[in-house]
Amino acid sequence: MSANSRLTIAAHALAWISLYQRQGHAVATSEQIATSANTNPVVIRRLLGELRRAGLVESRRGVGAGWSLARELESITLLDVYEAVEPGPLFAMHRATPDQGCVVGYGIQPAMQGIYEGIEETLRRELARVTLEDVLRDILAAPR
Amino acid sequence: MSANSRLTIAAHALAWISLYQRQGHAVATSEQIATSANTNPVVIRRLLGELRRAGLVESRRGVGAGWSLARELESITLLDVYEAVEPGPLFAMHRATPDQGCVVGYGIQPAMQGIYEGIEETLRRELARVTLEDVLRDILAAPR
DNA sequence: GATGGTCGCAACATTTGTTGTTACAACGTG
DNA sequence: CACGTTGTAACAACAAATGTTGCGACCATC
Repeated sequence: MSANSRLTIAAHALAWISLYQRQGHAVATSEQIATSANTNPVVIRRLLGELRRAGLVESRRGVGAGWSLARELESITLLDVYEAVEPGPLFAMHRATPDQGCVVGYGIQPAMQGIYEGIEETLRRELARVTLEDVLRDILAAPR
Repeated sequence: MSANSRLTIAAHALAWISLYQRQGHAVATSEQIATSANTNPVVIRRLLGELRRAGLVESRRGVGAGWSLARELESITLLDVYEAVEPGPLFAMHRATPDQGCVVGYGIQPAMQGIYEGIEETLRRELARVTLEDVLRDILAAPR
């Protein structure tokens, strides 16, 4: 499975912005967030851009520009972030179409599709149960 | 997320072997399975090798060699296959360690780890509810 | 014991997706 | 206008899955 850290980094960015705002700042820059996440500012801008399209954050340009939350942290769930940031389905079908002349090759894709849909629905329900406020609380609860 | 078809192909192989055995044959070759799945025999041998290590199938060598089921299809769940075939966790952490001097950078990994573990446990429970017998039934139920 | 078909496995190529980097235009505050 | 930041494209680097080739190991059959 492709090691995919997009959800982790996106959650990191949201928590960081929120904490920074609670300290009285209006906006956070991609530079600051990238330093905390130990990555490149462009990576952060790309991810936050997707979150903006999903209506989770806002950005301002010009001098003194940066990112701010568009919604309360409590109202944002991991599912919101996941859907904004993860493109495809969890499990993939065959790369090349299986032999349609074979009973198994013919029936396998609809069969697995149905099964996978149910499983992904459960995953989504689970992700929807965790808010970013929960995440931030867990972050702050880490033992020093 | 990296489009990952290992679980799909492994389920395909198991269903194919079982159906072939039900038609009176003792063993199935990687060549035959590869033709049905439209892939390379070595890919099938690699996957089935992992299933053999997990005790789900057996292989015989020499002339007239091939693969057979080590357990009833009803007793094999998608979780068995998933664990045999998928190496890593579903979600990854940061590629580079985040800034440990930052509150968020310090607490994010334990926080997400805990959350992810719960979610993966749910996923496993869901996978365990589906047997390969269910999969084969769905395959045969595909409308002609 | 020779033959031939199949697995086991290593090595490498190909493909796909993510992440990192550089560069620069667009923007808007001061 | 000057400056700092976003927006985005283009490309490099990296990683993982998949595909391919080659060949030794094995063993039923003759």
